[in-house]
Amino acid sequence: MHVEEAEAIQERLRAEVDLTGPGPADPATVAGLDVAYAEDGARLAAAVTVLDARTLALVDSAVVTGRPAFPYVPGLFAFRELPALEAALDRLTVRPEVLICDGHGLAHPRRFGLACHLGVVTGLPALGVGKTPLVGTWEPPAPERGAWTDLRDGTETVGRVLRTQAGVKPVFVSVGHRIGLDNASSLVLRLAPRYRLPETTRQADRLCRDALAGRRP
DNA sequence: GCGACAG
DNA sequence: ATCTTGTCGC
Repeated sequence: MHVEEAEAIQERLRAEVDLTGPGPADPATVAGLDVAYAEDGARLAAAVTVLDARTLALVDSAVVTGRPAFPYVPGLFAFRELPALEAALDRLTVRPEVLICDGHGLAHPRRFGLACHLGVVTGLPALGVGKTPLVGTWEPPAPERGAWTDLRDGTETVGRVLRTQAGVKPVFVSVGHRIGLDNASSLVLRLAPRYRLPETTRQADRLCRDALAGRRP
């Protein structure tokens, strides 16, 4: 796989992204996906955790270890983690209603970030939560929890800069597939009652780190 | 041409 | 992503 092919795949698959309708406003189950890398970068662990959206209780999870499928290239990040994340998703026994991805969706140079890609290949509603920006400009949201501003790239709104905790650096929420920005944002806020990142992401992060360290749950 | 650049 | 030293706070 080369950069040119990867970009061509993105250009082709982005036509499959469904941006119609508000999508799920009150899903019963939500999945968090994350990947951890070994120090030398030769090995990785991908984890998916499924939580009850109301109680945030863990209802299912899966982890797989493997190798990065592509070098890290900004804009082609999905090609690095997608195979392992799909393998982890295949191991779930329950099908989550929304995927919460660690990275961006539409807030991407070609409007096809990891969240869009995962949404298209799984057919599931998906959204992205990035910790740092990839594209776009924004004004800092007010300091209180729940405050937000538009993330814009040129004339388009590609996401939202959302303050999930008062006085803490905001996160970058963008739509991936089959969910609108309003529902995506309110869902992320609900999933982050105490920390900056949604519980889905936090639990997946812990799970893949533990798996990499060779720990047995 | 020079930076910037999800994880 | 991961490493990295100390620091502030519950």
